[in-house]
Amino acid sequence: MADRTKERIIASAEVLFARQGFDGTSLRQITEDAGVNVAAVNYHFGSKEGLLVELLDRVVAPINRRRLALLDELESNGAPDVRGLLVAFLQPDLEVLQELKTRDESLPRFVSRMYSEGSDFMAGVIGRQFAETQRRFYEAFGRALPELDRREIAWRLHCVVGIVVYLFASVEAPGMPAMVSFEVDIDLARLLQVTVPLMSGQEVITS
Amino acid sequence: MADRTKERIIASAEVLFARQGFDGTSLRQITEDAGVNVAAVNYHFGSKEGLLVELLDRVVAPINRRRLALLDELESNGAPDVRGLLVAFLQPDLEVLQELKTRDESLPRFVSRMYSEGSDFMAGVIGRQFAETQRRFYEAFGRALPELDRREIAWRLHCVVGIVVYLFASVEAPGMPAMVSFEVDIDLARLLQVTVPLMSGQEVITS
DNA sequence: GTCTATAACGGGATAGAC
DNA sequence: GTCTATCCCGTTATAGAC
Repeated sequence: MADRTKERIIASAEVLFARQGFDGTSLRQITEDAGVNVAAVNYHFGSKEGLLVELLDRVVAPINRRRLALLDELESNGAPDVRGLLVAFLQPDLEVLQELKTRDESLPRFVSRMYSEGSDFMAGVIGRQFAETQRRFYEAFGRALPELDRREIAWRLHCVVGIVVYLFASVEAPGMPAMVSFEVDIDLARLLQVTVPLMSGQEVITS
Repeated sequence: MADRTKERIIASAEVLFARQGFDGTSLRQITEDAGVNVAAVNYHFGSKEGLLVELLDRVVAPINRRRLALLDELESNGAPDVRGLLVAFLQPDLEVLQELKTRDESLPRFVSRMYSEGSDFMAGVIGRQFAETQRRFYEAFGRALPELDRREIAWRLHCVVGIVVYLFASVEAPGMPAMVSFEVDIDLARLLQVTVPLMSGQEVITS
């Protein structure tokens, strides 16, 4: 029963959070649904927020593993260009979040809303999982865009992340009016159409 | 004492939310600070969240008024280009959020984190305030970029909003590690450098 | 070590008296 | 409009079963 309890809690929380939101879901609902004691969440995760952090950690980790795998593959075939790097960076996001839909329709939306919330605990999740990815992609983009310094690269990639996070967060859900559609708008080709010019653009500053 | 109570509550909440966050601030703290009864928030705003919505509504409204004023001015001098439209769209954000800093250092960061959270109540705030702005800017961008249809314009502008919101949300605060700095990174010239290519870019789709 | 049962406390929300 | 009493929930702590 050691791992079973944790897994049952995570599985129940995933579905309930996706459908009712974090605040809209009580620990009593989760533990009842998982068939465990009320205090089990606090024992295994420290707090309700601790449960959320571990849940999100498990989502974010595979995205960055996949990013690094694609980057390795790309670099083994010579110096990648901006477009190739953006594919390696963005594709895992689309894949993993698409896959989450098989568990619950609203899960991708919930995850990226948590991501975009920018709360302190989320900064921790991102920091733990993103550090290595960040370093590798900064270097690769630096080689593909030698006219930009590392700080500018970091800043532009930050903008790219902002776009993706915001798109997923504002995606439509059952019974929810939204501005973008999952299938139509969050599509790799469309994302590249805006992010390639964004990363490599050379707008002249004329204030 | 009719309106005074509301105003006192708003003023206290603004500072306390900025410093301790929404969840980190109790109604008892707010009402004590404002010198009113515990139940006053629920009477005047319906809920703690209702208080937050009215607070944010008051921030977002001036941004869109200013956007429309700048657009009017621009269009009175002939058909504006992409760069000019982006200035009219982005400048009010920077101005208003910069101004919020005079009330409390952390207030701009708090406001845009709420904005980027994408919760249902925030969608309401944005919908109420943004409808007219949206219509006017879609049309203006449509004239400046005749090769793009309205749907594509809407989508690209959505990406621009995503960038700004994410940048403000991840801005540094006292005692907070962050990825971007308010003064250095959220600067109109830098924003234009990425958003002009984003809006007008013509990356060819070659899947 | 893992888990359950239970009690106690602070916080948000509501109803009703005034 | 204001205030009190009350309810439910999240959290923490404790004691003890397995």
